[in-house]
Formats: sequence, C-alpha cells, structure tokens
Amino acid sequence: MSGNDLPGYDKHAYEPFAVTVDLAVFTIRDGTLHVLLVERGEEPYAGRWALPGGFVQPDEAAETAARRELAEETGLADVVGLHLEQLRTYSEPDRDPRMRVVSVAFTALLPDAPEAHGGSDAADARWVPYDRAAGLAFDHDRILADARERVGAKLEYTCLATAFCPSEFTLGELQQVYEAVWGTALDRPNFRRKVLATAGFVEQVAGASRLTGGRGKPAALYRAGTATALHPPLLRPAPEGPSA
Amino acid sequence: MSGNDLPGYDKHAYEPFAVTVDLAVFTIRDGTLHVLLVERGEEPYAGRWALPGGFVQPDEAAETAARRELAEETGLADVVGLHLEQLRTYSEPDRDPRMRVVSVAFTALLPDAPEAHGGSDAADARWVPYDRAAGLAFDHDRILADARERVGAKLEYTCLATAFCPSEFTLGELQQVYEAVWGTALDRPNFRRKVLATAGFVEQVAGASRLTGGRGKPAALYRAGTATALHPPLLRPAPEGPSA
DNA sequence: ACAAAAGTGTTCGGCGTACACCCATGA
DNA sequence: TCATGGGTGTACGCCGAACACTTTTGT
Repeated sequence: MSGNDLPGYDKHAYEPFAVTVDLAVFTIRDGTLHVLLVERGEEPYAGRWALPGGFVQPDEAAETAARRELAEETGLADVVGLHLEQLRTYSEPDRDPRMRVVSVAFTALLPDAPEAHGGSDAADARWVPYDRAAGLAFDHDRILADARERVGAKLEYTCLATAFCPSEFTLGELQQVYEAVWGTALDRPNFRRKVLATAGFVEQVAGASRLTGGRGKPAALYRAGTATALHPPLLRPAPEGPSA
Repeated sequence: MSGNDLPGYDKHAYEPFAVTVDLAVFTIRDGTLHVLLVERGEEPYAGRWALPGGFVQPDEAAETAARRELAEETGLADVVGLHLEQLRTYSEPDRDPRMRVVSVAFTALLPDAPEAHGGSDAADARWVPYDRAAGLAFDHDRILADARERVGAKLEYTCLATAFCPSEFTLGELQQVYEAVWGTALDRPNFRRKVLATAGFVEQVAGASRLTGGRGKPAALYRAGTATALHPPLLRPAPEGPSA
C-alpha cells in the first residue's frame, strides 16, 4: 500500500530516499537503432557516458520529471510524437555509491532524431549506435538492455513502431524500424500485407508519395492509425526452431 | 541517471520521499481468480480494503520489501513457488493524502492459496474474488486492474500459468488458470495439444494420475518444465473480430 | 446403465512463408 | 536500358478452431 502506518512515523527520522528517473531514448538513424547518451560532468563516473535522467522534484510525477529532464539535459524540447513509457524501477541499495537512490526507468521513442546538445548537468549529449553503447555509468548497461528487449517485444503485439516514424512515412521506413530493433531482415511483400491487414495500424495519405533512395518507384505515404494493439501479433522470427 | 548532481545537495534538505511496495497477489480458487486484500486498521482509509504492502526499509531492495511485507501482513511465509514480479511504479504526488509516497507495485502468483490472517499492521487479510474487489483504498483499484491485465497478457507468451499450480497438476487445472484469468472458455482438446507441443512447458509425471471431480477418468499429472517463454504464443480469443 | 471428466482423431479454413513477377523512377 | 526500390500475385504447409468420438472412472 502506501499506507502501512508506522505510528508516530517522522518523515525526517529515516535516511531519506532519493527518487530519480533514467531514460532510454531510442531512435532509428541510417537504418540502425541509436540511443541517446549524456557524458557525465561530475563524480561519480565523471567523463563516463550514461542515460539521461535526474531527480524527481517533490511536486511532480515521475513521468513529468522524465520529460523535464530530457528537455533540460539534451535540449530536446517536448517533441511532438515523443512516446514515453515506464520500463521498471531499479531499487538495489548499492546502485549509487553516494546514497540510497531509487530510480524509475523509462523508454522513449523518437521519430526524426533531432541533434542533441549538452544541457544543465551533462557535459555533452549524443546519439550513439546501440551496439556501441557499453560501459555506461551506474547500472545503466542493464537498464539499456532491459529497455531494448522491452521495445523489441512490444513491436510484436502493439502499434508502437509508428512512434519511431515521422507523421508521414513509407512502409519501407516502417519495416526498417522492425529490422533495426530486431536485428533481422523481413520479407517486404509479407510485411506489407501484414501491416495493411491490421485495421487501424496505418492509413494511407491519399495521393501522396515520396522517393526514398533517390532511385526506384515513389512509395505511398501513410500516417499512424488509431489502433494501439496488434491482433494478430507480428511475431519476430524465433532464434531457435519455431516449435519442436 | 542516478546521478544528476545537485552541487552541495543536502539529502535532508528536501521533503523526503517515502518509498513503498504494493502487492497484487493472485490465486485460483474454485476456478475463479482471487486476490489477497487486507483491511486497513488506521487512517487514512481505516476499515477499507487495500492491497498488502508497506514501506521499503533503508537497506533493502523493493523486491525484498515485497516478500517481507507479504509475510508480515498476511502470515504467508515465503511460500515455495511464489512468483513475484514488478508491475510498475506509481508516483503521482497526491496519491497518498499524508505525504509524498512513491510506490513500486508487484504482482505475485500463488498455487494452492493457504488461508491468510491479519498481521502486524492489517486488521484482517482475506482472499476476495477479483470481481468483488472494488472500492479499495488509495489508487489500489487502478493498480489491481493493471496487475490483472498484465497477468492476462503474460499468460499468452510465457509459461507463467504454472506459477498458479501446485508442483503436480493436471492439464485441466492448468486450463482453469487460463479460463479464470481471461474469463473465457477454451477448447480442451486444442488446449491440451498446444501445451504438449511446446517443449519445456510441462513434463509428465510417469505413472501418476489423480481424480479431479470425483467422477470421470483420472487425469495424468504434470510438473512445470524448464521453459519460460512460449513460442508460438497461446493467444486469447480476440474480443472483437480477429482481423478485418 | 449413465454421467462426468480425460484423452484421441479428423476436417477445414486461414495465415505465414517463400518466391516469382510487374511497375515506376533516376542515372 | 539498367539498377533500385515499391507493389502484386500465388502456391504450399502448418497451425488453430471446431467437433465427433473413445476411454476410464464413480454412482
């Protein structure tokens, strides 16, 4: 509960908990998954890369703090289409060497990946390919891995993939999202049919089209639909044998 | 991060956060989903039913606190086969009228549902059918609904259902788990084949069998297997039309 | 003999997979 | 006219839905 009453509990008597937020912000760049990192300006872990984040203020919810910190640290203002979602909470007593810190982690997805720049507390902020993001401060390696796994799983049974795309996008771009996050190639004709067969996933923008690679037939443009769930799901190819 | 450094930050200067855990503990009784509730002994919400939970101590992780509180409040010692899993964190500033409380919610699944009894802080503890658990204290109605939805979703693509069953169980009992959580009837022959076709989901106990309803053919007994994921998933019937 | 519950067999339609093929555009 | 990427068609196999049927027990 929130109310297991310790009679006469003095809220200043205990060593207080600090509550922070950490953000795993993803985007697709050049067809590969990138994550937003900041370079720490102070000890501990000064000079190391870390997930953006910060303290939750006394009067704000964790979700609010996450959006605020993202803006403050990386210069990414409240971008339209920022998809923010709670991941889980990390509460091991020794995860921060200075004091007891409980951190609520979030995943965020961005469409067109504006350039990031260092802000208040961070020396620098940068988009880094997911594969090269290792050796982060604190337990951020683990948080980042958890976040990527969660995003990959949610692509299967939700319409989340459109959160990686700008307001108008081609089916090829949507497919790149799946391929970048899952790390596997998909069959284009089948992907196309699957997406179009799911009512409310995407809706075509009448008459609009765009060239993608300089060459080739212009692709039709689509907008995100109103559906959120994906029935039936779009399963990623099983790493091992499907059944047996 | 956990480390957006406020220079000269005094950990006692701010109004501290209290960090609590809340537990949505489920079991199957008489073929229907039940949840464990405690009757609050003190204000606020004295006399109202609530999810069990309590404060996280300064030196323990939230998971540890969850197990401890469950034992203290409901007399359920560390039951073998207790499946505990983080749900999400609730951090709205006004969710507890007394002070700022951030609560990490957990879902827990129990097999055979031992009777519960009131403990330290709770006046009483009781198993309540899920449908009759409404009007709870704080934001526990919402937490409970989130927990049920999560459990239902996880049944589809994990082997979680065995966590509701004792160490040896029949396929009929396993099917009851799905039917109770999803609130739908399933076809027995197909369910059986699906479960047996998934390697590592269950393994038969050689030669053992048990009568279930007093009459009928004795059912073979199974144990939980080693697999955790369910590939391909066991999808619940779609509420609306499957595609179209 | 009957009811009840477990377990088996079989049919049928749809969906996912694989791959061949056509279309439109730039170089 | 060739390369490149978008888009359509199609054949096959497997899996899930539905349901008939057999088996084993208690009353």
